[in-house]
Amino acid sequence: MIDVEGRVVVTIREVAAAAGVSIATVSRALADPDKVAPGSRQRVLAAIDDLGYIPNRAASGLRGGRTNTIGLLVPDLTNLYFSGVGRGVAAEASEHGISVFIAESREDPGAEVKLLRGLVRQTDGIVLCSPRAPHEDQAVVGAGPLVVVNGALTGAESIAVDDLSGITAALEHLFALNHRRIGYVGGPSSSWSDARRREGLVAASARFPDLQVVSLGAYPATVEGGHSAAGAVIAAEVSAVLAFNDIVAIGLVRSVQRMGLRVPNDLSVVGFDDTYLADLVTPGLTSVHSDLETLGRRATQLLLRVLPNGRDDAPQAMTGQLLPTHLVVRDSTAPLGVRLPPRYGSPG
Amino acid sequence: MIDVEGRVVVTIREVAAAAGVSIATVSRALADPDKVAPGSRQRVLAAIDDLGYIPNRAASGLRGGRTNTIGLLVPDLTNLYFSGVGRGVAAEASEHGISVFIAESREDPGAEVKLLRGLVRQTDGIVLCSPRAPHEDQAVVGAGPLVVVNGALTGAESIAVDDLSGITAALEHLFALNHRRIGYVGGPSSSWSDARRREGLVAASARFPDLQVVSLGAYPATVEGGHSAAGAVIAAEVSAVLAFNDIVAIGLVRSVQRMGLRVPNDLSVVGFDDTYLADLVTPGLTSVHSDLETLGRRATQLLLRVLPNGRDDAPQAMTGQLLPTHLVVRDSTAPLGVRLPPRYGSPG
DNA sequence: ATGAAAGCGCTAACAA
DNA sequence: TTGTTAGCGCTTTCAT
Repeated sequence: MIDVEGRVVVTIREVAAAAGVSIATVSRALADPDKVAPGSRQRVLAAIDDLGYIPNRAASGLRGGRTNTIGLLVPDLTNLYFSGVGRGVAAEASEHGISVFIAESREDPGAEVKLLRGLVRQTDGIVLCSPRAPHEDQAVVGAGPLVVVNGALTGAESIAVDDLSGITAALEHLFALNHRRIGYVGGPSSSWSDARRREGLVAASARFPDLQVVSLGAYPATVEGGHSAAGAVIAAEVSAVLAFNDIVAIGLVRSVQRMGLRVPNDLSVVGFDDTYLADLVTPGLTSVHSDLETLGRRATQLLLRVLPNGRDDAPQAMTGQLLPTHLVVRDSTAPLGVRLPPRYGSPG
Repeated sequence: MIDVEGRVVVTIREVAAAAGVSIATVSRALADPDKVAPGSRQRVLAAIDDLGYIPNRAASGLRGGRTNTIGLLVPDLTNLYFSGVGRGVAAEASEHGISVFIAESREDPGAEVKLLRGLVRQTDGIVLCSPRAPHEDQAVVGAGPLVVVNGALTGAESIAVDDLSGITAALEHLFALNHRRIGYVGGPSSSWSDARRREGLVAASARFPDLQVVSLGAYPATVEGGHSAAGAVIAAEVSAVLAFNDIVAIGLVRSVQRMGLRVPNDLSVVGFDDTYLADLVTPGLTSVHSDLETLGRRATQLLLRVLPNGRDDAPQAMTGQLLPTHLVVRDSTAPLGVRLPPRYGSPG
């Protein structure tokens, strides 16, 4: 066969002809080798190898209403959190012969809705990572298998990192270092993880009566977000800060350093996610570790479990899975010691 | 229509029935609105909106031998270079109604070959980013449109960043700062960009007779690679170093700092790519800037140009496109022999 | 301007 | 164990 551009395209028909069998036998030899005679199988495989035949997956799925493709929708490809998850999704899918469509909303809820809508009919299921939009549209959410990472949508499976225990560990660490007034530099207000962490903050406050936790607002999950937060952090007169993620934490550290504070001497800082950035900066950033690749893999497993053949292996309620976290202590946190009168008000 | 899982699937047939036209008219109303009467068009669009119909792209392409999908193959999703390119590819493709399959080789040439092979039949074309394998397999390379980013393959278009001018600018900068013995910490030996940069090194050596350029070997494009290079850098007794990319540069800086050197006072360091990492570390890293998103967009444009309808708009030889670079000077480079005030205290 | 009908590459009954 | 034959959802001639 010759395609539009003049290239040779080997289809199942060519293979069948070369092997001297019908196309059904070729199909079977690939999908269910035990169902064809060893001899035929041999000749089919030889022909495939010979002609360099590669099945067209889109066509394969057509009949069964499958696409053998899943979609992955993330807010920001250049955010290491999402590339970590993406790596897991890609790896797991690849091992199951599934292709992955990638889509990036750029943190734009409107784009997110459009992209999700575009993905739904082209895939067997979707991994929706850290949604920034409500997604009430049942024509989309109810339309196909959907796994939400770091979020919750009625009618969709979900999986997340255990933010609550993560922030608790971070607070306990700071508490043990004698910090009693701690700030939280929040992320995007639409972030589900951010909401979970604020819950953790409240819970911890209840457990440690003499601990003051100060919410310092919502900031973009970027270096600039960290910069913007510096003023509020200093004004709040806290001795330690939890930041929404590593990148915000690092932006914050740079800014307060420029303002004359030393980290960790004057301010302890804890990040989230423990991406490789935490180990890249000076001082190294204490951070709450999450296994992002596993998160991506689990999300994909959750999705694949619903796909293949009928609903034999009951789609058991796995909703609400949580992945453990642990705190990695580096150099950005230190005990609250004897300190000179705060230089807080005087930048420079 | 009801699919395997019991979900409602709206096909072109439902729309046709609802609008009281044939499926051909629905198809036309979408693909070529001028070819249907305004009245029909109205009713079709209303029905589509009403039923929430979304066309199945895989099926659409089937007839014409297209998939409306391109593939993107990168060595490492968590490398900001590739996520930058990926963002450009995703954006450009999305604007053309094209989906993107993502694949990650994890720097493994074997996996790269397999993934490329898997991609070729499922897509209309492929963006192959920074290949680490030779790819002589004509059944793959010749089989479909292929654009190589930072590489060259016979039978494929290619596009790259102008590494040569980039490294030249970096060298001139260091030369102007009176550095006369400069080291180059190379990247993966299979990297095409690395080869281009070494060419630039040789060319510059010819231009500046009193300049010594020392090649310090090949290292993985990771933080660890930078760490490993530290010993060689110090042993080479150079006053300045060019690193394969930002991440290697940063790893190197951390290591030499631990060994007691100050950057830039004792050693000037220049990175490549100017990812946001360069602005994240202390001291800020001088780096050769590339516009990664544009690189991804251009690559995709190159690919799309070959796809749509016959070869009307001649696939003119656009091979060998080069994107400009420019040097962004930060704090990791300083004049040789000038005593700088320790602006950035490394607690060492 | 529109409909009928023939596929696209492949899978999945159904026969043989 | 095999081949034959319907389609999957859609595009695209070819008639009308």
